[in-house]
Amino acid sequence: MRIGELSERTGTPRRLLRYYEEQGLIVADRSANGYRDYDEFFVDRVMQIRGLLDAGLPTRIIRQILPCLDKPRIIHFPDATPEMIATLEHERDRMTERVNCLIRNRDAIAEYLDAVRTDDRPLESTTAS
Amino acid sequence: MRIGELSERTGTPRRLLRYYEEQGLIVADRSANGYRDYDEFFVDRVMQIRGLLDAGLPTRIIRQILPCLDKPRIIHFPDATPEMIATLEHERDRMTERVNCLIRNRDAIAEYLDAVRTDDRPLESTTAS
DNA sequence: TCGAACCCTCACATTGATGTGAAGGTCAAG
DNA sequence: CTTGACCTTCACATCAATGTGAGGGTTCGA
Repeated sequence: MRIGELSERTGTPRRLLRYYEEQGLIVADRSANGYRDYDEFFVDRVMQIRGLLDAGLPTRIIRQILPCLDKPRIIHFPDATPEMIATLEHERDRMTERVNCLIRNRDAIAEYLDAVRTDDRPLESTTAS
Repeated sequence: MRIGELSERTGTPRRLLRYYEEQGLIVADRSANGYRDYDEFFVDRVMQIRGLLDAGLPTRIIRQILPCLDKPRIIHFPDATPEMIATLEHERDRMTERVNCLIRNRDAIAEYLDAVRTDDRPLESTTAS
């Protein structure tokens, strides 16, 4: 598929798809005329990238961890340098911290919403009746 | 405490503490000479802010949700407009998505690390012996 | 063959979170 | 009373992610 379709299917501006490529997050084939040609696979990949970006990871880190997340893992063993391992462990831990922080605050929001709702209901029904 | 101590205790540059104030995330008292004067409470608050920023939330959103997360919740009921509720619900759901994305990818990293480690061990012991 | 709808690269603009430093006030210790 | 370590505001700089548009090529249908 070409960039327009990938853009629509992932809800990502073309500009950003080119940017992700420039950052080394995706590598697109080119057809004869120079147009980018994406495999079906990139729909998921782009969503994954966007999710990680949205969760606060910079492209630099995403570029490092993406190759380790592919399914046929056998290929990726050789390039596992000690520094890479250390980086991954560090990022894994940072992600866990992020998760905890998000859960804590999300639950607080949820709790607040519950409290507001159960408190508002009588008022609402008063107004409604 | 003054800004220097808060900065050290939270690992946050003074510049950013002033920035968070400018963004309405924290409101500091002023002592007679104009210096910012922070309560003990702000140590936790700043950590919370940093965690949320690190998790990808912009200050604009953090400013909206912070007031709902304070303990004496009774005070905050009145200002719960329908739009605010909708915003909070939306953010709560976005945070859940972020959590899921982070967990998915973190677990993939962890799995990769496990795989690499169990595969490397024999080689390491060979080199070590 | 022309126009619409794609695609390309290049480049400058913006926004949010930060870094950095200037110019100056406060205060405690020497 | 001066020096050093704080603090103040203001302003300009940077970086990453993103917006926007110019200038130009490709493809396809009318």
